[in-house]
Amino acid sequence: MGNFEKQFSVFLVHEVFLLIMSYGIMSIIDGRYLLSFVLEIMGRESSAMFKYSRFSHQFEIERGYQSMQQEMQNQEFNIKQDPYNYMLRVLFNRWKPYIIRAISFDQDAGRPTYYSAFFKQLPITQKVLSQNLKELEQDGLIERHVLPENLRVEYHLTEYGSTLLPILDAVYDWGWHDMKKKDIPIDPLGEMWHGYREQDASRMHQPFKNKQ
Amino acid sequence: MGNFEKQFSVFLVHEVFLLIMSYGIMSIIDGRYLLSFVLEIMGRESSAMFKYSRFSHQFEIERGYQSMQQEMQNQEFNIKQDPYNYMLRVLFNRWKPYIIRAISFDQDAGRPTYYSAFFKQLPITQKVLSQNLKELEQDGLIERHVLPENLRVEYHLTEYGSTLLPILDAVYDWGWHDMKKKDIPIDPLGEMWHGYREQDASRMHQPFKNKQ
DNA sequence: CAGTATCCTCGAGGATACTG
DNA sequence: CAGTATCCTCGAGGATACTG
Repeated sequence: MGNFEKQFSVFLVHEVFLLIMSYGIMSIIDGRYLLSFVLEIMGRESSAMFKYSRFSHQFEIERGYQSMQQEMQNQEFNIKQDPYNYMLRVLFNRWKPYIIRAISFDQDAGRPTYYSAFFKQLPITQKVLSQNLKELEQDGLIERHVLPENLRVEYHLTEYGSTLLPILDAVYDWGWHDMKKKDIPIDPLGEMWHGYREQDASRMHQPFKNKQ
Repeated sequence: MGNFEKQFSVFLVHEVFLLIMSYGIMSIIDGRYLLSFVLEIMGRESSAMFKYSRFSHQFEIERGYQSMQQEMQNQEFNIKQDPYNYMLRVLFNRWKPYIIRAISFDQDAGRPTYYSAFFKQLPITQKVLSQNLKELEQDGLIERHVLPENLRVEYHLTEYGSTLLPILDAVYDWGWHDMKKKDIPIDPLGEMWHGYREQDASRMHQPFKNKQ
């Protein structure tokens, strides 16, 4: 690494740190902030997309960026083809955040998550659980492993599914702060799972002795 | 600033940068990563909560952290008091992400958002729009301003509501990448609103001449 | 212009019983 | 143990007409 790159790198590191301190980490998640920032300190202008990829874990030119030269078939906004709508199906339904959290928590503790374990943590019915697990598997977020010796089935998060955890945590954290601010009572089990309360293993794994 | 602090600061900057490069920005949003990281490089241990606050924009001890000494009233997990559930009501229903996006986009362009403007961008009915706007206002995410001179009503994002934008962008971006990966067609209007496609103002503001 | 009032649809989620 | 099969509930969202 030459001297110039080294100096530039140190300069960039420093600027990134100042940016984080002044705007907050959340503010620079959106690559557009980074774009204008990087362009500003590099002293040029460009309309190219330059995003930080949460998938490759590095900055990259947004490959999917499309100009208007490719004609648009539909003039109208088709909500069924909007990523928000897609995410409402893939992730933000009544149970999926909880299912993913349960698997993730077991995974952090080095345990697999058995089918029956979900019922010990969540007031979900078998039909709905099976449906959701099937969808999550088809979407590539979880993996299903059958253990023939004892007829049990294990569920794991895939590496890809794990990329959703920071989003879910950000959602939980925002909600947690908003509820605190508004004095809405917050369930302590969830707080343990998210590190807002001292963990008590004896209560975390099977809050449901009787179903609600 | 003494020499030690300066050195430590440079060291910390460097480590934060390496952390971002290796784990990705999304991975360190969750303060727990930062906690263990900071503790690690400071060579001590602690169970205190040390989170980066997206609200004060600085690191702070998590004030709400509660130990188990405060007894838990409910043994069972009460899903109705979990922040995920709360956020499903506050933000992740069929229309709120779109409503917030619409206001936010107008705000970026220096325009207010009139009640009637939503119908030009979204296939929503009046009843449902009114319901959602009312809820968003009560939750403190948007503000409603009546202009008596011409009977129009303007909607704005509050500063607090704006703290949701990074989360919504992260959700959109994840969905966008997943849809691309799976070759699912993506609506171009949404891509323009999120910077994935060259903007064309003439098409962005009123895709709906006739309702669907 | 910015809504409210009524009535209605439909599908996600739930209850319950059964199975390899 | 890990599901499937049937039937059912209920409420978010939609359609349509009306209003200050």
